[in-house]
Amino acid sequence: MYRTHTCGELTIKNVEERVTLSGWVNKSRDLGGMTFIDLRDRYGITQLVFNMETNAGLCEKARDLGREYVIRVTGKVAERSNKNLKMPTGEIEIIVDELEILNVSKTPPFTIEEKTDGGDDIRMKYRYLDLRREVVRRNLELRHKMAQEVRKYLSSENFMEVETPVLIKSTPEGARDFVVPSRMNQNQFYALPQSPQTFKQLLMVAGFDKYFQIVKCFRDEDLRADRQPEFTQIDCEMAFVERDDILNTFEGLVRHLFSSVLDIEVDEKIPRMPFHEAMSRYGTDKPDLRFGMPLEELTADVKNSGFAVFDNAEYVGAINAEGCADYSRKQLDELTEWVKRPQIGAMGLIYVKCNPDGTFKSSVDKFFDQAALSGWSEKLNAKAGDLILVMAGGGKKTRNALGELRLEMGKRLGLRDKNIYKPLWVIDFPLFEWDEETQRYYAMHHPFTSPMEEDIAFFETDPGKVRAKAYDLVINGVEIGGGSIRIHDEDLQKLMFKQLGFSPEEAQDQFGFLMNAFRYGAPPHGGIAFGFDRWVSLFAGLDSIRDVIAFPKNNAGRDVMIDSPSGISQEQLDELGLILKKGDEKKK
RNA sequence: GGUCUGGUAGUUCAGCUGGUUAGAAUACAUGCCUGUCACGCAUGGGGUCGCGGGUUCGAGUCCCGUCCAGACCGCCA
Repeated sequence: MYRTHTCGELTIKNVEERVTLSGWVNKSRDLGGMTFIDLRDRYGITQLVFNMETNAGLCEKARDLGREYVIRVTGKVAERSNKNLKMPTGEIEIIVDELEILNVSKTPPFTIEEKTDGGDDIRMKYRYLDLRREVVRRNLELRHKMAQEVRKYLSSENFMEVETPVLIKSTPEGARDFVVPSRMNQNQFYALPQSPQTFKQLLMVAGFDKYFQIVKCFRDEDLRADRQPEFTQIDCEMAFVERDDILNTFEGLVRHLFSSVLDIEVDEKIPRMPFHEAMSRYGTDKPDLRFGMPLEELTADVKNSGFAVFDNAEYVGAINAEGCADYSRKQLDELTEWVKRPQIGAMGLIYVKCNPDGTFKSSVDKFFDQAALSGWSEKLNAKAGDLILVMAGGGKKTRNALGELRLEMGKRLGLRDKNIYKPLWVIDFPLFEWDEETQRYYAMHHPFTSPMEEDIAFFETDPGKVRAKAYDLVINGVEIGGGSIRIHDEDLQKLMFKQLGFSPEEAQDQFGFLMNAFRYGAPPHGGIAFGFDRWVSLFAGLDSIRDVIAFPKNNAGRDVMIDSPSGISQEQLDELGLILKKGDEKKK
């Protein structure tokens, strides 16, 4: 038998018991006459003792154990004379009388400790060692727990988990597809799903009126801290529902996860904010509501002052950074540089200090008198000691930049507490989004999203004005999920494809299977999908989803541990009928 | 496609305006040590300063290119 107990469960109650443990040597402390070994497994750490006086041979053997050796020991549980109350098993130790080395280990390239000495690079290369660390393991335990609670809750609500295929069909809209060549159908390709969208809609046509799936999705786009090429969604769909049915149902899931995983009760109803309000008040479609500091528009208030920047601006807006009037020239310059970075792209930053004595000091004193500045401060609810930050320029870009500045000031002022959670539904998204580059409209959500009936009139005349029955769940400024009521009518779906520039033939070719299905009694339906990795990392208080994925990919989409992607043999290429681009042969 | 930051011992980093034998901590090895738990003490080994080129009497340091890693913009229906 390899073990009678794990390394995390023995306590003072087990004293005098004879036990067998197996695990990894976490650390050894050789004091000469006696040697202590910290034995580690998934469940914890238990101290082993070897004594030169009572068992010299075994003690000598224990001295030779290296870090990460795998051993099995048998011995008696004893109460420690020096207890370590920092660890759960710290009151006991094992007086070992049998020791077997199950496997030796090379010295690991970094220390397997909470505060490891290893950087990201080396830890990813040896991810299996990194996963031995308690902090990393705990993230995956949280992930497991959340997946379990999702299944538990949705199953109790009559949702049924159905697996959908991974080898599917490429479609031109949306993100780039990962593509898989077919050996049996030369020159043809499968695509990996960006989401099981069309399949879950077909399941609704099939009458599975409540579906969910915890499912891998794939997008061949550049990575970020919160974006991996393969990621996991909690994908859900319901039939015979309207928007509010969906929001209410999944508000229940949100509540359940907060309660069962974090022990946080979400009391009040999750607030709902229209898209246009989110954009005008927070400069983003995913506002962080842990703090206020809303954007206020000053465009009309600042015209005709002679200050060209304002006079020529399509939009002038401001935020109020409370208590920041004491910012030094250096700090303000630094903030200005911050907003001028290419990532933000603002032209500049204007400030108004609300002095303690009730006067105002601004960077545009030449153009605006105290009365004007006082007017701004009223609009922004600024009081003595506050700092108003103003930006001007194009409407969309400036709101966006102000939104970024708001987040940055929120961070600097410590208003973005990781232990506080503010969920929000953003609703009433536009159906279409204009793309400057290709000079056409794209579906903002996806082409299956239902427009609001009252807006269908604008379909041809003013597509930008059409609102969708779409919604996002945002928590603390992180987009956790999104969905919509779908189109279930063939004619409306055809109109949608037409509006998106598909010819009837293209639409039939790419989505004919869905439109055909709509002819056979498709029920009204809608759904939502949650980014599971993001949700776990949010609950774990982490900024990167890599920390909650067992084997993540790096910035360039590479797995540095298994070294993929990689070339394939000429035989494989021949079988698939693929020819490598010239010059790339060496990459094999 | 772009912007920024970094690459020096197994690992994490320091190394200033170019200057003589490239350091620290930790890890590792050896020895000592009977209550450690970040054990302690002593000794020791360990470097293609990412790679290529250039400037210079002289480059870890400056310049150009390139590769790798990370953050972000574009992109992500």
